[in-house]
Formats: sequence, C-alpha cells, structure tokens
Amino acid sequence: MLDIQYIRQNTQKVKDAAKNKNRKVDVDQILKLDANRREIISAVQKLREERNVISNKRPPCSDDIERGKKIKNELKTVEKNLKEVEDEFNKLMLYVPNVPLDDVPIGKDSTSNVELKKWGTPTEFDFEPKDHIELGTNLDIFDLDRGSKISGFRGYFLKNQGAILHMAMMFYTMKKLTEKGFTPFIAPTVVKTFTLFGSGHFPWGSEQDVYSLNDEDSYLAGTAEIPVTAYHSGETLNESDLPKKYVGFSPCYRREAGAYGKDTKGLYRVHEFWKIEQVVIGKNDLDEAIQIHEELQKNAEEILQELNLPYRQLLMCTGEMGEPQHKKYDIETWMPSRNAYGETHSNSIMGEFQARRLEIKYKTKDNKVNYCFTYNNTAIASPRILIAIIENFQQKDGSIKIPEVLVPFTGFDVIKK
RNA sequence: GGAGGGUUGGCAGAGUGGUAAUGCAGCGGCUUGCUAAGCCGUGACGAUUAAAACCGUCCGCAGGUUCGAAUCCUGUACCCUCCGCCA
Repeated sequence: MLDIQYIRQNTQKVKDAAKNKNRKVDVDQILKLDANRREIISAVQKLREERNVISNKRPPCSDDIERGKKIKNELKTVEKNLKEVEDEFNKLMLYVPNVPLDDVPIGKDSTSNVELKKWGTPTEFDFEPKDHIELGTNLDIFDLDRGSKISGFRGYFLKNQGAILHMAMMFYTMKKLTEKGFTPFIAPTVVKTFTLFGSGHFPWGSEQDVYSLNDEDSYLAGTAEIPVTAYHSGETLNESDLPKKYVGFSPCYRREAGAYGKDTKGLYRVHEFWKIEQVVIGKNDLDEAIQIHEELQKNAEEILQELNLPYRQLLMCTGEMGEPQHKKYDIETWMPSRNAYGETHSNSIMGEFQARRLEIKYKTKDNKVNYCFTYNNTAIASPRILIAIIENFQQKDGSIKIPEVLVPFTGFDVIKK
C-alpha cells in the first residue's frame, strides 16, 4: 500500500511505476475518489460535532432531542455515502504497486534483467551428464511416478539418501543463519486472508495461485515470508530493537495455476516444497535498506559458495518485479540438464509497502511513529536446489558427491547404488 | 464437538446509558548538595493547516437500538478454564 499523500505528490511517478510493472491502475480515479472522500469526511465531522455538543448538554430539552433525531438521519445518509466512496477508494488503493528504486532497469520481460555477477563456472563433464530425473530415479532417492499416483500432477516422494540430503540442507542452512544472529522460526502455513493482502500477494488476480482451505478465511502459504512478515502485524516496535532478523522454515504450497505446461518434469516446479526464508523488519531508511538488501544477498551467496554451486546474480527489471517490491535480485544456480541457470533465490526490498498493509510500525528515538521497512530473501528452497546438487556433482558412474559442508549432517559423502 | 469466563493505551487496571479513573514504564522538561528522589507534561489515527490549536474517530472486529453506547441487542474473531476426542 502506498501513502495517499505520496500518490498526490508524486502522481506521475506512480503512474510510470504501474506502467513499467505491466499493471493497469487508474490513478486519476483514485485521486478523484480521494478528493470526494475528504469532502464527505468534513461534512460527517461537522454533523458529529453538533451531535456531541447537544448530547453533552444534560438533561436535553425537547428541541435538542428533535435536532438530534434529524442529525441522526442526516448522518445515516452521509455516512452511507462515505462508506461507498471509501470502499471503492480502498479497493483501488490495493492495486497500486510499489514504485521501483531509481537504479532498477525499466523493461517488459527477462531480456531487460541485468546480470550483475557470476560465481564459479558452469560445470564441465568428461562424460555425458544425466539429468536429475534419471540420476535420482536410478539411485532411488526420489520417486516421481508414485508421487503423482498419490499426490497428482507435480507430486513426488523424496526417499532414502534423497530424504536425508533434503533434511541436511535445511538444518545446515537454519544453523548457519542462526549463527549469524537471525532468530529461527518454524512458521505456520495455514494463514488468514489478511496476511496475504498484507504481504502484497493479494489482490492482483493472484488468488488462483494460492490453495484455499474449505474454511473461508484460511489459505496455505506459498512462502514463510507471509506468516513471518505478518508476525508483528498491528504492533508498534521500538527503534532500538530494529532491525529484527528472522529466518523462517516452512513447507510452501503453490498451485502454479498459470504455469501449465511449464517445467513439467522433475523437481523444478512442484506444488509442495520446503523453504528457509530470511525476513527482516527494519526502520524507515533507504540507506539502511540498500545495506540490508546486500547483506541478505551475501548470506544466500555464501550458502551457494559453501555448497560449491555455480550461480549468477541478476538485477530484475521492472516488468519482472512483484507489485510490492522496490528492488529485486534473483540468484540463478547452474543446472546442467537445462544447460542454463535456474532461479533458486529471490531477494527483495519491500520498503513500507507491506508494513502499511500490516500496520507494522516503530517508535523512533524522538518518539515519533513511523512505518517499518520489510525485506525477504530465500536462504534455501528444496527440492529445487537438489537438482543443482545432483546434476552438478554427478560422477561418471552415476553416483553423487555430497558437498563437504553437508557431510556432518548427512553422515555420508556420496550417494551410490 | 460441548459448557462457562474474558478482550479497555507499551503494561497493569477501574468504569452497567450522559465528555474513558488510576498506577507503572518509556520519552521530554523543571527542581534539588548527598547512594536518589520529587514535580510538570506526554496515547494512536484522521481531517484541517505553512505548522499547530480547535475538531472528528478509536474500549477485539462488524452491525443494530438510542437525542446520546465501553456500557443494551445481534453476529463474529481471538484468548483462558473445564468436559469429550486425539498425534
């Protein structure tokens, strides 16, 4: 959510932001409703003031009671009118996307993303490499056929050392970030609707991507960003306690409704996976925002470097950004079977966009109240990251070498038949 | 699943139809020659504004009754206690 005052003062910027993010927003209509809304508010306030004056005279005389009855009726009409205008206004406000920072490249699609960095080099093999499906199936570390038999399209079982490797990844990552001062969370994934509006996943027509439970107000979260960011919703924090650095583990559920026919094979795009997410709640400060964003980036890269996986860092263009984001980096990790880098991490500055929707505020040192900034970045998401591990570390004999840092957690250093 | 109790500012806690007590904490100021204390001020949001004051709203949330609602009525969310079931 943007500040209506900001929209009034930076109308063109907001219009450009929507256009560059490929969104249609009628900003002029919002401003019209806003003017209308404020006019009605004044009228309502005047009537209420008069009512208060009368009702504070005690006991009321019969003239007062008559006038009171009239005010009551007038208020009923005007307040109804106000509610209609405000409902419409609030609805439109939910569709205004956040404004990209100045260094974000403008562009419609992935061709406008900027590659900022490459680490490592794409793995070269002196034999014909296999894809993770063949490798994993041969080693019996996951089972896709029975996965879809039981769970449906995109279903899978992780099995044997595959299951252990997955858990090892998770625990290694959780431990690493906790040692960096992040507070570890295991977050709920059954969440109320307000959290999805709060994080900015709703509206925009994205409701179809989220699993809805029969219970009307419950959804399955697609990322721990949703519950963990909402953790402090409705609260006023102290500046001295900021930034709050959280690392949340959770299962993630995604309908992938818009992705039929895309990445249909293997473990790349699945309905149900596990992710460890870095979430930071900081103060309202753009300089600090850049610094925290880079820090979250460094944490993710460190993990990939310790796993020895080749990756690249992208600065995402406006058209590839989500609505709530000021600025976004993606990390793509080398996946030999795709002969390309595949997205494994996503790192965003949300500014006060989510905090406004979730009412996360803080008291500054001079006792003023301000909205927080929020951030999130993947730490690790599995099983997608397993594709990179399995394919990059495959050996000629079809076995898979386990990255050294994971061995203390797996208890084995190679997966073979 | 059933029964009962509760939700008031950062925290504690009064208030059963007529302007929401009080205490503690935090912040700001004043005062004082004795381990420190005392005194004064200070809620959030909105509208207006150059900024403010005045004003309006806020007693979990949403409606309703009333000239007037924290208080009465209806619905609903969450918390607590007990019973039942249960990994």
